[in-house]
Amino acid sequence: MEHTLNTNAHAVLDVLRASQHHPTALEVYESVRRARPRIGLATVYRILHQLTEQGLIKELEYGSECSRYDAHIRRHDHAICTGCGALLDIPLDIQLPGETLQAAAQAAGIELGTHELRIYGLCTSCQSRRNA
Amino acid sequence: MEHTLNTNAHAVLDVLRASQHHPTALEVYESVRRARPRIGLATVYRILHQLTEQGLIKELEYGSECSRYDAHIRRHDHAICTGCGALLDIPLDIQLPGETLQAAAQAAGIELGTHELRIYGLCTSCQSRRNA
DNA sequence: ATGGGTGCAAATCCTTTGCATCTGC
DNA sequence: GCAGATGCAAAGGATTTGCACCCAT
Repeated sequence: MEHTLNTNAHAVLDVLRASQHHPTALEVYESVRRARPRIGLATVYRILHQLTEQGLIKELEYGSECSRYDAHIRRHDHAICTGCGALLDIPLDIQLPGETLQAAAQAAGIELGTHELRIYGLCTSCQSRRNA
Repeated sequence: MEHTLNTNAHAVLDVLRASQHHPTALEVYESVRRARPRIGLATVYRILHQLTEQGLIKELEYGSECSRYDAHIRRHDHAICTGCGALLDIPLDIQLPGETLQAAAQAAGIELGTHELRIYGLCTSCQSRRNA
């Protein structure tokens, strides 16, 4: 499927795959402009949606601010810094018992799909800032 | 502390406490106008922030849409419908092993605060819509 | 020539802010 | 009379949309 992506979409995907963090649409736009200087921000948004629908990337939503995008699509969990808002991957495969998830889904009345654990706390820089 | 809230703030809190779902700021505004017809939307936003800071309510952020507010502040988890976006409480106290949470926090490099489990799937109405 | 993809600018949505007014003390 | 709270309107930031244009087929 991926070979159906056009040049702009490829460039966006490359940027996301090369990125170590989770860039916002604007950050993607700024990066991708190095490869495709004439691309517009609206196109970046259109491509990000398209890639999300195709399951090639994930849109991460947290905080009321802007979305961030992630080419790392295996299920994983996130840590969110309550000081600076940083969104960090948890590089650990956290296995929750299937029956717990099922019970939760049933209690809420939904058909279980995927899940995500979010842990909140202070990142190391915010910890030092606090102690300073 | 709660007796320090003024009339408008009380009215907002009452609306949230009476609500069975998680209203948006606009929905709170529309409800609270029954009790306080002259209140403005900006004031509702200001009060929602104030109540959040005081820990009397929680701001729920999911999706790229608007925030929703919840007077149910005991730690709890959420189910999110991938069909219609509904945000539902999981009426179940899901206990995750402290050591799992600690390990996750440590792996991500944050100091563990709170956590939230989110499960995604189709709510019952979206299930019937799909089967229809 | 035709249709999808694109850039640009305008529009939209949610939220915040500036400011003059009002309120309770 | 003052400090804080408020309403209103305007500003703000992220995202989407309208539309004319362009390109490959």
